[in-house]
Amino acid sequence: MSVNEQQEILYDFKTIEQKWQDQWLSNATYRVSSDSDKEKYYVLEMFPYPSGRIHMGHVRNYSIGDVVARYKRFRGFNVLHPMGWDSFGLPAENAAIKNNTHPARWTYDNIDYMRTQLRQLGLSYDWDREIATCNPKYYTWEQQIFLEMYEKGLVYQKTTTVNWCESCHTVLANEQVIEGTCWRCDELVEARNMSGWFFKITDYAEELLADLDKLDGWPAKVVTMQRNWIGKSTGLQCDFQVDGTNEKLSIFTTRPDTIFGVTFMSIAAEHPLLETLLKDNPRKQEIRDFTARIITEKQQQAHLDVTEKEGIATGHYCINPFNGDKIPIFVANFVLMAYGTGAVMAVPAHDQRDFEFAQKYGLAIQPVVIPNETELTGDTMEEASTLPGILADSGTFTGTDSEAAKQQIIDFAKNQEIGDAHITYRLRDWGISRQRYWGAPIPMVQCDTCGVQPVPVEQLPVTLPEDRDSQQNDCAPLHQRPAFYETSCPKCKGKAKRETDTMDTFVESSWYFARYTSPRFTDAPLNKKEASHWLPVDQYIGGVEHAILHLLYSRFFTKVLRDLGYLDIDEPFTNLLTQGMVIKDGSKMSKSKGNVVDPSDLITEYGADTTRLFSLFAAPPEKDLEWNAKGVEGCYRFLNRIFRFVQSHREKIIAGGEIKNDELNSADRELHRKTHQTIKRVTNNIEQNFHFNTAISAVMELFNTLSSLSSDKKKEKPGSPVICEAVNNLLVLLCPMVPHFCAELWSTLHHETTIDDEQWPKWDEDAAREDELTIVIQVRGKVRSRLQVPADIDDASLEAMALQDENALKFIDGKAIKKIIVVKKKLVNIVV
RNA sequence: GCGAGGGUGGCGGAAUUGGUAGACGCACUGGUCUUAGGAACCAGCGCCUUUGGCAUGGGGGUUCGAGUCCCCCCUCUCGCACCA
Repeated sequence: MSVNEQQEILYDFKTIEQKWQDQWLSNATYRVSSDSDKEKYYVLEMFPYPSGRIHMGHVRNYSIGDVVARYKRFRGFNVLHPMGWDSFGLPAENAAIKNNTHPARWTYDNIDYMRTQLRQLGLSYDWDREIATCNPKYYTWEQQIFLEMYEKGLVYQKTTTVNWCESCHTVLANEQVIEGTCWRCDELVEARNMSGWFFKITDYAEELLADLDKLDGWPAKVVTMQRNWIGKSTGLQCDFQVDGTNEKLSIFTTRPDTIFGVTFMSIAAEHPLLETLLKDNPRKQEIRDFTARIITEKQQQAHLDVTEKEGIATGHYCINPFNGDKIPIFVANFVLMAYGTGAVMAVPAHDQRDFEFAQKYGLAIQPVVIPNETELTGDTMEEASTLPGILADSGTFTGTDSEAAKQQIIDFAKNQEIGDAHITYRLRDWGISRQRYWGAPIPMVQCDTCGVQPVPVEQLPVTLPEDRDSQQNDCAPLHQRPAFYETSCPKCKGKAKRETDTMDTFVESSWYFARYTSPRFTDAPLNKKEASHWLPVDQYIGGVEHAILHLLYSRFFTKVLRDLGYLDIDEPFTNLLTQGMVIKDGSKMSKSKGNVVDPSDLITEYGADTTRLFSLFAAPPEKDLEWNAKGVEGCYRFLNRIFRFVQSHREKIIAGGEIKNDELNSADRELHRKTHQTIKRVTNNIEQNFHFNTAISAVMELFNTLSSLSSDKKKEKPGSPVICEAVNNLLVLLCPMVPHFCAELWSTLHHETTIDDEQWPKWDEDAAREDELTIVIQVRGKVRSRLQVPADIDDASLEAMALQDENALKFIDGKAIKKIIVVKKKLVNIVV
């Protein structure tokens, strides 16, 4: 290329991106209203915590969402695509203390900065719907929902053992404890007895479990994780009389069929019955020491592998109500107080834990379920047998099939009034009290005369104090601020104290997707009309780390809001895409590892379009994305090549013209075909599984064809009409991924329209069809030759051609032909 | 231990679901143009002992034909983890 020819217009992404971002913002291009004839589509990405700056994970998440939003708009949908800020939380408090500022100030500054960054990415949000959860205009409605839940009995206060993180100085929900450590700071979590507020998520356990079946648009992995988290078990709850006392010990078992094999009883160290058993117990101190030790150990080793079974005899016995056996009661380190009843009937023959325990302490092993064609004796067993079988030594149930016996034994227990069928869930109620400042205040009041009183709805919001009255810092917890907690009782008007805990930040994110449908509504948490128009979210996109926490809570809230009359849906998110992490040098990008790439640097160096393109091209969205700086340059080169091509072929593209099938030369045909094949591939890639990486590959192929056919070396170049068709389609196909770039090129070619007004292209099957095929000739299944044949060739002539093929003949080598297999449009296999 | 998902060139990743393995991109090699090239363009690029042979973690099987289906094993990632 000569120096003169290089004086073309350069791809000045900076100017282009700024121009279009300004235009989209000032025209509110992506503002939507429910008042439209078009079908609705709600696409949502998990909103960010305003930590300061966006990171590559955000770029990836929001690029994926933006492609979906823009694609659906091209397909004629009325697309709701909102963005907001999950803006309560501990980092704001820590940062505020460090910088001697107010958490609100820090948070809103971050929001302003990150909003600018998101706009620099050219994301097509309806910014009029932006919300920040730390704004009283948001959390006032959350407080109202809280009060309505309280009214309905879905909120209660209790003192119980909770997870305490000393480093974060607050209580955590069970879902926020990861392998015994805090989800946020990785500090070991300790058990504390504290009072707190709880949401009765267990009331919805059955529905949360059953409705998982409706979520066929969710990754199976997430559904399974939720199912396991809810952890439903069915079985028998049954009372065992404690010998020589009036006490009963209640147990839960999923194996009632093994009840005649019970040889001892294990209870948790925290079991309330233990106090009674220790009364006048000669070994009182020994047992106390033991339980104290294992409680501590349990806490410290929660994150470690299973520890060895250990226990101590209490010296007491209880009576098996089925056979009258007198069995010893042990305290055992593997029994959890939090699950079932905290007491386990031990059947060493049929439970591996009990088996190990029995072996260690020399307790009887009594097999009672004998699998077909086996013999079991307690002395010879090497491990517990968990297979079904026929009952032995089981009184009147002997000889019964174990599966059938389960129900018969439950029925028997019910008749004798010693037990009943029971369902146990692993899921426990959601503790939402946090002993922190930067959260939504819990709208309750404690009155010495009237007890706990809800704040009347008309007094909402209960706002966070913004003053510096605590002497210490701006974010001292509310219990240190008399000006906040000193109040009057809503009922008796007497002196009373406000609740000083704030709500878990996961409460805010459990319903924000619904608030987006009417973010400025001032009469209620939600405008029912808007909510029912837009919800459910058609496509939700975010990291898999929220598979349980946020997604479970949001499902719960959706059902609660439905039962409070605000929503008419059962499930919030029809389709869920869990995107992979962004990896560099083998591990997730993180400040502590020092392997972060700042998106702002990339935007400055290559532009937003290149940044978006690479994050979409490097891997399919659900997989982890390995960062590769050179790959970014490749994407940048690709855009530059297109840019230059459009500049140098501008006249031809603008001239356009009608495509007349019978006047196409071979280059025309090839390009025309490739264009339609590409439309088909890109559309299918997006529709089927959002595999933008292969969609982009397809467009690259189209451009490669376009550019090589148009180059000087070909005798026959494609004409203006097919080049115009190729370029126009290429720009629309690529527009969801690189919107500024495509909008700019489009406007330089077609001054009168904007690309946003275009329709998604349709492919023409006839145009996409190949008229010549390459047929593979195999001999004994090995590729020996290839043939160029007309697409409409019949099997017989194909077979004949194959048998005359020189290469094929060489390998047939005169041997007898056994069979010839012809696969249409693919291959001929000659079996000799 | 239980559950889920992976293992394909030097790298990221394709492969119409049983029919040309390695699309597209990166890296690399050679060339053209240049004062220069970290620009652009052209060509090559799985491995080997290259008329051919071997290749999709390893081993077996089904089939005319297997990355894809079946069995066994190895390995990696993620989730749950004494749940009675």
